[in-house]
Amino acid sequence: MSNTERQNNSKEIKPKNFIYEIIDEDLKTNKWNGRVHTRFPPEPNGYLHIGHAKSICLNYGIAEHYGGKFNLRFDDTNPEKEEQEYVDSIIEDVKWLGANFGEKVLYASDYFEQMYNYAVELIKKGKAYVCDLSSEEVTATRGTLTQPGKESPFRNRSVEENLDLFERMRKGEFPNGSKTLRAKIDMASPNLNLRDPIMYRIVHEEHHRQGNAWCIYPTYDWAHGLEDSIEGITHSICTLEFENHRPLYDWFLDELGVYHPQQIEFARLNLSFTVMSKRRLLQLVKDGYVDGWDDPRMPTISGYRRRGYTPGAIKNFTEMIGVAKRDALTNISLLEYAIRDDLNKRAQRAMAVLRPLKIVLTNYEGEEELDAVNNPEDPKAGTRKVKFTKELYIEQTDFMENPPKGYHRLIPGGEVRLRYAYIIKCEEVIKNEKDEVVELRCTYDPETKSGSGRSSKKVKGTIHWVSTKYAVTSEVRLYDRLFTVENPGTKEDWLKTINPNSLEIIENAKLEPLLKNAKPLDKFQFERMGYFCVDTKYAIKEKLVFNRTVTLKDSWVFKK
RNA sequence: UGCCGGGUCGUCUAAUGGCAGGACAGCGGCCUUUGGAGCCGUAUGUAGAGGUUCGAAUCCUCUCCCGGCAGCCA
Repeated sequence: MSNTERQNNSKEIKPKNFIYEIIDEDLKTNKWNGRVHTRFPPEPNGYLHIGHAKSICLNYGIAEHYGGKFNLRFDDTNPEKEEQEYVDSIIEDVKWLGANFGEKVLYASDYFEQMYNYAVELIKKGKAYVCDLSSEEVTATRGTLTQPGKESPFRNRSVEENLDLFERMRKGEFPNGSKTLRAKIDMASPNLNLRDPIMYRIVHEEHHRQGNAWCIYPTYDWAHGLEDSIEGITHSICTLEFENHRPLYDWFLDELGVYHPQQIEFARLNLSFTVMSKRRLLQLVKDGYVDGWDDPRMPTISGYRRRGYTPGAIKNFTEMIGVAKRDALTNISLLEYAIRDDLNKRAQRAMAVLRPLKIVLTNYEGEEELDAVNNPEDPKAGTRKVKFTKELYIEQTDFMENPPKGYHRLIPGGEVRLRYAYIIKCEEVIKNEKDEVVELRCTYDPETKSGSGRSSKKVKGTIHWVSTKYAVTSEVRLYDRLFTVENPGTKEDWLKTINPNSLEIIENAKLEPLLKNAKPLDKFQFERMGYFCVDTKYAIKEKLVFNRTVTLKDSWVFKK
């Protein structure tokens, strides 16, 4: 083996991140009998966002990489916040991302009976007790970061009494908040999570799957490790804020003496110019700042889908950003790179004029069909015909009466190439009474037909155009970042940093006829303008609506 | 100031005692019938101070900074 080969080889087997290293080591020591089993455990209390996508790609990617298993499990332990709508959307999003979760979706609520039995076991061991303290009293006796808490007066009830009370809790004999089941650990622990944490609370509320079968619900700390244990998860991967909960995760499983997965924490994704907490996203939706969870400006999976992102781009993005333990604020430009990179290779090209300016070719008569390339990155995509006529639309921004230095497009008396067509010269500028340019009179040079090879003429710029006669009219929605500051989530008055211009609706864009029959989510590159896809909500038979996924990278900068 | 965790180019992330590398974003150039794409080049980083060592981003000590934790949320 040569040196280069060895290097390439070692590159391939290099672990992707610290979690892969842990798993490699576990495999080496046969810690889990060669098994790798991960899971994604969302609470159905909101839609999934790009941060969840990171977790899904990480967990599913691990299962895929090691030939292991991956579960989708709803952590549905709080009926007050959870809804079936969220369950449905989450399943759709996970599937869309391409994560295969085996035969069926799993639910923590299916384990309620077993969790109850485990709780009874802990009571019998003298490790759990029913506490009559109110919520306020529990808070007051928990102590502070620097001071130990006080033990509950109900801490030393007999096993018999605890068993009786716990059973009656389940039967519904007590009102909300009147009693809890608590683990008996250590009220003086420097880790506040270990100060007799609540395992069950009384909530008389209908559960979206269990109906009224239960009125006591397990807390996250009690339930989560059990869910992992019951499913035989090997690596229970979660975000950093649960690091302080790991000792409790371990305590419950050890006291029960049951199968004990390993919890590993990584840093959640933060994206610049957006918010990522479900609470804030919910507020944006509820208060009408956006057009629902799937608004194309939202960092939700459904929002990105509607915006025109692809699962592949999101997956590549999550691989680009990596996985580590330090807090990070990832620049949105990485995500934009990922989608441009993907769409550049796959998107059908088309010409579309967003803000039309009419031009008349005074020396052109008749019409003809010109050849246009469908995708320069993919020769197999072939070519198409584009109708060329005497009257055309060009982009308003592709003409300037008083251009700055370095402007390559059309100017009075200047020449520019029409993409796939001829070089034209601007002979006359027609204005209205408000001194606005409303039309251009131009001449074309028949010797300069694209692909003819007859022209020796060179021009700096090439602009796109659409025949006025054959153009299709469409609404186009242009999106900008939802917030004006890099990290809005850290601010109390984050709502004040919303970008008032995050959505611009253009009602009268002129498109190449090819786009007339585009279906929802069909993706295109509008040449020189960006990537666009058909909207799923507002596009109807009579009216096309395109969403701008992302602009093309524009290297032309106005130089003063 | 209790406990836990973390500090590497502007950003994200590698290097596991042995040349601080990659990606994105910059910048410069080439090419181009998309000012797209592509190609080439380039600058910028180990929080600080000591110590161990032939050799330290990596190990030790101290300091500084950042994040998380006082829900019957997850």
